Amino acid sequence: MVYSTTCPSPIGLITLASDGEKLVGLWMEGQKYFGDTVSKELVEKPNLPLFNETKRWLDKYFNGKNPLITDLPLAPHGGEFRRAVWDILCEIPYGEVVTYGDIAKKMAARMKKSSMSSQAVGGAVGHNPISIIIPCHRVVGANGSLTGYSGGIDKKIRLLELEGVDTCRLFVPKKSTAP
Amino acid sequence: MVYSTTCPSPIGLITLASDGEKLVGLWMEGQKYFGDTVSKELVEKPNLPLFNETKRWLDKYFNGKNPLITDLPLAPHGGEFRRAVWDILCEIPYGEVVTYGDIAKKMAARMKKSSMSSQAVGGAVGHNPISIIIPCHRVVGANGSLTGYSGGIDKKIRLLELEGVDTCRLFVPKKSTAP
DNA sequence: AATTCGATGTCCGAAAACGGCCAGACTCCT
DNA sequence: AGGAGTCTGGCCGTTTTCGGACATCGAATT
Repeated sequence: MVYSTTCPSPIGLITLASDGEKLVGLWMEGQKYFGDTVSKELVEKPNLPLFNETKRWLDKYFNGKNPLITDLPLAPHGGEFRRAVWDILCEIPYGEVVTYGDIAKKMAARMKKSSMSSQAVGGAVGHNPISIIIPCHRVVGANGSLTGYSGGIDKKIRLLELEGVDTCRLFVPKKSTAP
Repeated sequence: MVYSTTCPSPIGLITLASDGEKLVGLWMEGQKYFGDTVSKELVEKPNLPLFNETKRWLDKYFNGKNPLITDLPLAPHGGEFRRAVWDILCEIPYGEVVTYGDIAKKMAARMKKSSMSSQAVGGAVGHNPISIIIPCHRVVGANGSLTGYSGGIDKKIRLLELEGVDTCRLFVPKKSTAP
């Protein structure tokens, strides 16, 4: 059984999902892979304490504060590799960006391999089931391209600007599907 | 984490495995599919209370008694279908034998389907992770053939004789690999 | 800047191969 | 005639294998 609720935000309606104890999903309206990682159906349950906690967390975030990731119990579902990547995402400091290649290097070290494909990392980052809180929006291409965002590139830009990131070196690739 | 220990028996060394609460495996020496269903590595932990319970159970069994299956907490890992088959195995009374086809019929009824392949049942029976206690040795071919046993056909015969089964209608198939 | 190109690792779905079977038809012996 | 072995084709859940897709990267080209 997976519980869910929704709440409004400056970047559109947000859906939260929980197994009753931990947060398993956070998606925005029209997001790619919406609900992918929770096979079961979502059932509304707006009064779950964890949901209120999470909403307070988001409130702070959208007001320009930097709430701690560790304040919320997260349980993203996914393979071992993807979870390891998501762990690394959580270590990116507020207001900074890293590249897919950077993460690939860290993964290589963590897995005691000489190298690791950045593309594999891309897949993992893209399938992050808990957007915003697990800050996949802080990952960009090696050349400064914003490449993509499951929620839409426009949202990625707004989140980065909200965090005060210097966006002058970043750019939206031509083939972006941003409206 | 999966704990394990070994103990001697009239049919050779036996290995027990548990998740700490329930029994997840019981294999004999040289058994096919040994440890298949527990992906993790086994770590020795001989003093687990459940192991002692199980050993007492086996002691009774090898002394010609009929200890209750329900006295031990079992948690065999496997797909839904296989677990259903294993459930049915547990209902075969001590000292009796049934055929793969019989089980297939019961499965068909339980799954509300008109028929069920005996071969699929064969696969499930063969992969029983808790030998002896879940009595897969009480299953024979429709014509009385002993077909096979992951632990070796010779062991299957000894178990059936121990239970006082009338083996005069049973026979070892020609291609049996029993030494 | 935007394309091309080739090499990269993981995940997912589809397809194929594999059994501790079984019934029926077929031999080859009394 | 009849019994015991052998072969064949169908059976269906699991496991394995395989082929794409993908939020990449760097160098070379337009």
